[in-house]
Amino acid sequence: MKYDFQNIERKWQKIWEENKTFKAVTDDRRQKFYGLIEFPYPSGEGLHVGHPRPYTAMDIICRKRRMQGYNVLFPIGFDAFGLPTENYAIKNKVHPAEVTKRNIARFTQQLKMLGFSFDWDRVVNTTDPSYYKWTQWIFIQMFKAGLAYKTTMPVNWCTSCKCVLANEEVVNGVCERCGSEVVRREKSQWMLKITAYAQRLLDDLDEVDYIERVKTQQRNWIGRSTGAEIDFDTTEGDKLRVYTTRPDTIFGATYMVISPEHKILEKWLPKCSNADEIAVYQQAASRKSDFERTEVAKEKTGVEIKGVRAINPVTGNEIPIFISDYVLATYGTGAIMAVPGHDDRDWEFARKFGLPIIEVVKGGDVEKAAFTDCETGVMVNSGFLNGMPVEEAKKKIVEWLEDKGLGQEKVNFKLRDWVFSRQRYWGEPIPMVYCEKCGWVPLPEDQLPLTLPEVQNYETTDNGESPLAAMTDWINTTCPHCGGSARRETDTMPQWAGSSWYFLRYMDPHNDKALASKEALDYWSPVDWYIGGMEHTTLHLLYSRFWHKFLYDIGVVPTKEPYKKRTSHGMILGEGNEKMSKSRGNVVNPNDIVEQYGADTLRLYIMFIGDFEKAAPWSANAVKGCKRFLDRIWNLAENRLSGDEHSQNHEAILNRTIKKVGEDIETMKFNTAIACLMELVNAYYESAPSRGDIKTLLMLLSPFAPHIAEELWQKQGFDGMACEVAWPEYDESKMVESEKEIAVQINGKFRGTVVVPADSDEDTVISIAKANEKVARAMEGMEIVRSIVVKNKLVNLILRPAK
RNA sequence: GCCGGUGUGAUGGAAUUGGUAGACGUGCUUGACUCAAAAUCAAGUGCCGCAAGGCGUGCCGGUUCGAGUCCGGCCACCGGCACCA
Repeated sequence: MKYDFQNIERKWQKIWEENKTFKAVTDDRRQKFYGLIEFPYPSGEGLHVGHPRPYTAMDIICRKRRMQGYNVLFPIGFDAFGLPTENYAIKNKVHPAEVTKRNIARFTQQLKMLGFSFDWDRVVNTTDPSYYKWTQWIFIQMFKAGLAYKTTMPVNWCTSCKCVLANEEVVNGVCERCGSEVVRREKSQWMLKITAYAQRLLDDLDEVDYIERVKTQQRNWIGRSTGAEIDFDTTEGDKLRVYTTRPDTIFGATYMVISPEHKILEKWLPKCSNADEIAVYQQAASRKSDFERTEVAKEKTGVEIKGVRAINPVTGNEIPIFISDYVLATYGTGAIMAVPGHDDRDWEFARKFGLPIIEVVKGGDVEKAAFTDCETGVMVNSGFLNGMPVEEAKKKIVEWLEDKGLGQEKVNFKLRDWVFSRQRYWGEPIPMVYCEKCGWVPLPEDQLPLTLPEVQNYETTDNGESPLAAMTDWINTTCPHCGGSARRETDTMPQWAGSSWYFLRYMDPHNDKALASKEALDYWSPVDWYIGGMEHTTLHLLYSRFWHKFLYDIGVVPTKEPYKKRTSHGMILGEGNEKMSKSRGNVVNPNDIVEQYGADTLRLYIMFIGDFEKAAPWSANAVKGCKRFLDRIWNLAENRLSGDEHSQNHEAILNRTIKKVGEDIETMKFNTAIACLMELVNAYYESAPSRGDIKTLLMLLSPFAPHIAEELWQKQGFDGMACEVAWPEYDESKMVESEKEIAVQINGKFRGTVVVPADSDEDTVISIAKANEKVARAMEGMEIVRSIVVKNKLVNLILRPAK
């Protein structure tokens, strides 16, 4: 019989579905394993071949875990709110909910076609009101805890999406999603105080098993630095507070710089002789986008504030104050003490404006460049700090400042609060109402979910209001607090809201009393292994850790961290090593591959394609190789078996394969696991395998290519299903052949191989090696000075001319 | 500039952590089967050389009986962050 993959795959998918083979049930008596993949955004394009890469990997891990006796939770869902759906809906005049429904149906069909062992009874959909009820509930808890607040601030505004973006969503000055220009706009926004968790988000990275790249990127993004806040007196009597990481260099502070947005300017401006010049500079700065302002190559600009001077607290000298856009309003205090001798930017600015440069740390040449090294320098020109190394001087000066009440140690983070409002329709409504008397009031919990109203027009208005703002009968409501008239918030939540907690909902997806029951949370938490993309490191991964920590603080979840282990996968590129895209015309549709070669071939190929963590280009030819491999297994099982019990001649390779495949799955070396199975099959072609030999192969194959494994398992009449039998064990003592081919080196150079009995001792090996023709020739007129033998590996003979 | 990563055949990629470099797959060459092609099966395939042999893991140097692997110094490419004081 031929390998009819289409019918076989359909048949087993139906059996698994009807029997609910992969249903997860909370069961305290069994060891659990929770494997998670990032749930897809159900786009109109359908599944891309990139999607199944992490899914197949986790499917393999989960299938193996089940065979090892674990109670496995491997869920799937849809992250369905978001702009592409909304834009499609606007363009085609369909309701976004309708578009979402269609896209989810298509994704579901495609995912089922690939034979993933998801528990389909636990599907979550972020746009389902019974789901986002809890997203809204979490938001309200955050509001009550003071972590959600509304404020007017300059935000990143995408000119094309007509929507506010979080800092994390702006990449190289353009919108992460659409690539359009991002400008600054003043807007009133809901914010989430992720900065309150900065230290814990940093510290707890030590407790989790994430690949190092992810940890490093998160640490950089959080950007902790230690320094001091110092108050400088001014001639106006106002104190000017600065933040610096180099308080030790304070004797070298020869001027100060404040950001163009600094509040104190309002007060000082009338007294300045060059007020007009300052105002012009402020205006120019405010017009610039963040990207222009932070361009490194750009020359420094600035204006001196004529009329006010500061006093250096250690030297007593009066020093000038400038405004310049190289100082950011949003970091530290928005003001700095400038030490041109020991900071590159200050040095550059000082050179341009002819300001004095004083050396206070010895070790470089401050006439040529700023000397910024903290390791080797020694303090000079610094009064009581002279002679100290930098680190000691830092401590000393902070103590001194604290004593005098002029400053104190201070920790700062680059992380900013999360801009949480979006001026869009297709998102979770923010469940807040504004009352003139009571201010912002959350909806009572019994009024959740606050569902999206039906609107005629989803387009954002040009003044930056959400489409919901036009819905007067929805907006006007009563204050839950005083009963007076009030207005609803019209902005919606960002896409990252629903994905910040979805893994919790999987634990108990149909609960209508809580986001999940305590029992389910206690049993399944935390996620044991999470596979996802590097692009989510500073977005989803950081955001969801933040929400989880908050939920932990209010007693909802039992663990501090949501994910025990996090690994990443590389992208699948087009044949030309370029990113797959519609415009390049190099997109591979998984449906075509499944139709032509079958899901098992696709799964196998995607895992065989290369290092799982690295990008890899698609190769239509190499796919065939995987199909050939399955054909060969089919042929083996159908036509070439001999005998029933495990055969002696395959014992060693079989034991080695069991060990290697098992270990490679754990370390995500799926490519070498498959290579190893191929070697086993090649060996079975050299000498026919028995039914027992093929049985073990099918067990090992089952996680990778589950349909064919199941079919052949059944055809051979083995009990039960291949995906439910116990994972095979190996015997270390049976892994070596009775004879080994070992390498012979002369003076470290490879000269050939000889066959020796396994585990031969040094003398035996050498005497066999000597008998080798090439060795004998090389040894003419020579004597052995020394020999090195590595058991079962090689022998190296060191020769020199015999006397 | 800072942080992280990567350099191996025609090609995707292996190499038990210092022990036969190139597993496995693709491609290519040859043969069998076929009227022919595809498919399949078998053999071969790092480079130079008829051979003996020599040379080969980005480059230069070092340690070692032995280096893709360790050490020192470069080069190239990729990713992240970037006027964060």
